[in-house]
Amino acid sequence: MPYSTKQHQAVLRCLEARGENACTAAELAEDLRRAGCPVGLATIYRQLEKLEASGAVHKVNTEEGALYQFCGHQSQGHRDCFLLKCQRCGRIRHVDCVQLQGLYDHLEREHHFRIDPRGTLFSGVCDACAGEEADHGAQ
Amino acid sequence: MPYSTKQHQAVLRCLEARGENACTAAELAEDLRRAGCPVGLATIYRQLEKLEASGAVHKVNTEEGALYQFCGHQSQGHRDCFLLKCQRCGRIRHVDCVQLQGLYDHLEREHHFRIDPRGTLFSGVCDACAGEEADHGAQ
DNA sequence: CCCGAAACTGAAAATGATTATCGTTTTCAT
DNA sequence: ATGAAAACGATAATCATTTTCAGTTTCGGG
Repeated sequence: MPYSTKQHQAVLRCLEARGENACTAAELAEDLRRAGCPVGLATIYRQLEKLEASGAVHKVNTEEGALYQFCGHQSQGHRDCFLLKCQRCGRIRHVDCVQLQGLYDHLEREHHFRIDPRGTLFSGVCDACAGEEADHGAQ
Repeated sequence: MPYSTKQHQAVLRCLEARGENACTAAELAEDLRRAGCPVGLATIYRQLEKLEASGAVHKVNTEEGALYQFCGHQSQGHRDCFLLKCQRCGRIRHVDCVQLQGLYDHLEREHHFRIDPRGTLFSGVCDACAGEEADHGAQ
């Protein structure tokens, strides 16, 4: 059975503080070091693995490596929040929307596939970046 | 302007032959070697980059690296095909479903985010694996 | 047909994120 | 207080992907 360590708490606290602002393992290490509680990278990865398994954090795979973010004490059933990552600016947005639940239900009923909202990352272009694109002239 | 090379054609042909069966760059290299047309890994990556940019192939980021697959000569507007990856068996399924188009339209209209179906990978559990799980006893 | 610049190739080295190793330290039930 | 289980962290190892660089190929003029 797992032991409670100060590193575990520090990592969790740090992720919690970041809220929806997803970060990499390295950024987390930087945060912790600055907070006066340096934690080895290996340990951070180990903690992130556990936290993901426990459902406390989301892990999303991106081109440049994995991003992690606190997903709260929210219950298992929370299935109407999803992540949108802009291909241009790289920012990740959260959207809570019942419309999504409808799609998931449909997929489960009609296509026999149960979606795991954690781990699912929508890729696209956000408002701001779409605007910039238009400014420079459509291609 | 780009030159037409036999490596370029070989990579494209190989991806086309695989159809919906996505593969890694290394698997592609293996395929090509076996087909009697070995191509260096660096070149494969370079070709994949171009093919992705041109819209001829999808690239999806997974835990174990990127997967590529031919997405055909189909027009730009094709937005109702999406990819489901099973967390258990790793297989990637394609689903064509108008329900999805509805969600994308909603996201664009209400949440100002334009989804790029290429690059978006749904994570979940497929029918077969869900069944196996049940067999072993629910947890 | 021939030339040269631009584009492409592939072997090898570099990069960078993640994982494994391993000796040391911490936790906690007894 | 003890010791076995679990965790730590520095370092080395992996492994996918990129970069480098010295040749090779392509193709539009001449």
